[in-house]
Amino acid sequence: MSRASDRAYDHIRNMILSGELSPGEQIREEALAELCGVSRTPVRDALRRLEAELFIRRNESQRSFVADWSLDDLEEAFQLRAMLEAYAARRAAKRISWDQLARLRSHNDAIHHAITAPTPDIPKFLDHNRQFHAIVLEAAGSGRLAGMLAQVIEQPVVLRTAKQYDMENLKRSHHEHDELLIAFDNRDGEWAAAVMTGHIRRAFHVYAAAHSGDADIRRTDEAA
Amino acid sequence: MSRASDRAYDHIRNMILSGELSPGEQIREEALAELCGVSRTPVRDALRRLEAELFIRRNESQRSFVADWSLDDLEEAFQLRAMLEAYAARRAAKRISWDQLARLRSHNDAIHHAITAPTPDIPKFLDHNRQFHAIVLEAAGSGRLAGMLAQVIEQPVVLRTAKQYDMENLKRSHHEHDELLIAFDNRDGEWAAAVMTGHIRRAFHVYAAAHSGDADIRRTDEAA
DNA sequence: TAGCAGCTTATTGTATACAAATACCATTCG
DNA sequence: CGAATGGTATTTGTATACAATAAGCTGCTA
Repeated sequence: MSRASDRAYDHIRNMILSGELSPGEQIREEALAELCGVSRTPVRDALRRLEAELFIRRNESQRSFVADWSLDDLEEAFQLRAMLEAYAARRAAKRISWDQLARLRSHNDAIHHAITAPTPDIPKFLDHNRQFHAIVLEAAGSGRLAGMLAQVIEQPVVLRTAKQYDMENLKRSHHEHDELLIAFDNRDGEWAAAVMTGHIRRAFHVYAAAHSGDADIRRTDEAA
Repeated sequence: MSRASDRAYDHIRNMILSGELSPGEQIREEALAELCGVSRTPVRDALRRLEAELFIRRNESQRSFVADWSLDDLEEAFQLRAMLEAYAARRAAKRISWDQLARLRSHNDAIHHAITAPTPDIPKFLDHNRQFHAIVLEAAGSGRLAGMLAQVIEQPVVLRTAKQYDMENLKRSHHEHDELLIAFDNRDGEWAAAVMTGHIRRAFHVYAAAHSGDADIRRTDEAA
């Protein structure tokens, strides 16, 4: 899309992801226009896009708010994601090219290096992990599916969860990718789907455990 | 949303569904603005929405075209729809209220009357069928899921397929709804999901059969 | 005649002014 | 004191003019 409306989109999206705009906070077109250095017109464009991607919700009288996600919303997103990514893996197993397989291997190797380094490089892990899943989606060859997955993956809350991984889970993640590659090698869609389902569901429970830990700490603080 | 942009949205959507705008045809904002009797601003809003709903696609230089759907696209849409509606049915089985169950029964009774009348009332069937599925979705209680399903159901091609049903399939459809109700009565999510999967997949094959018939006719015509 | 340069036209993108709708607040009435 | 009512401020919606960009054409050149 065009320059100004792209800038507005990126700017607002980053403000949401960074927490500069808080969940539930009302946002006004004119204020955003000033922050982005453009007029309201491209801001409105950007807001429409962000609304479609569920970063923003609008109330009955068209006022915009930063979306806030409940725990139920989060579990729902993970369930949908598990289902959709499993479906993607099933399709990918039948369609993946040699080149795509090689790229998957390359990214998973990079993940291995990132997490076995003396100081684990989490941003590098996240980046290669993202690209790994993007290639599976590319191999699935369904634009509609890709669009739907974007909706459940690119959510603020889901994005933040990746940082909850500890070393044990980073290794497990790498291993699951490896198993997925073997399933792909054997063109076994059901196996690939099963591996992917477990992969995503474990990610959810990692987050859920981390979150309940937070709750415990909070309760402890209150008790102290 | 607002009056003018709603009018533009409905108008353009209807033009696409009615075939007044042909698949693949380029559409220009100004021309649509005149047709809808509004300025380009609300038309642009409407186009953004229709693009998100895959009624319209845009090329690399932002020109808009009426989306055209290949057979592969259609099968892909049906597969996704089957998966998502099965998921909706599974969730609904655990959450559905007595009131919602009663409404489902009522709509399925209306379907029964529509198809057993001396002259089957297909529009009535389609309307109650739509409401039946809407209630299942409502019972599933997932806004995100609802949004995704809208994307794969409200497509021009998919909408037209419903009219391919013959009497035999209308009766089967009614019977499957009935079975779904029993699964709901028993709060059996897996059963509900299985029934719904079959329900949607049969819809696809009804369409596919009708379409291959068309192809045969076309080939016969060419041969003649 | 194929292909390219530059101009012309068509189309979309952006800014701005104004209109419409909604929320907010104060005031009044029961 | 609470609820309803009205007016004012705030926010979004729409129209329009203009800017930027892409497409298409014309005529030139090899």
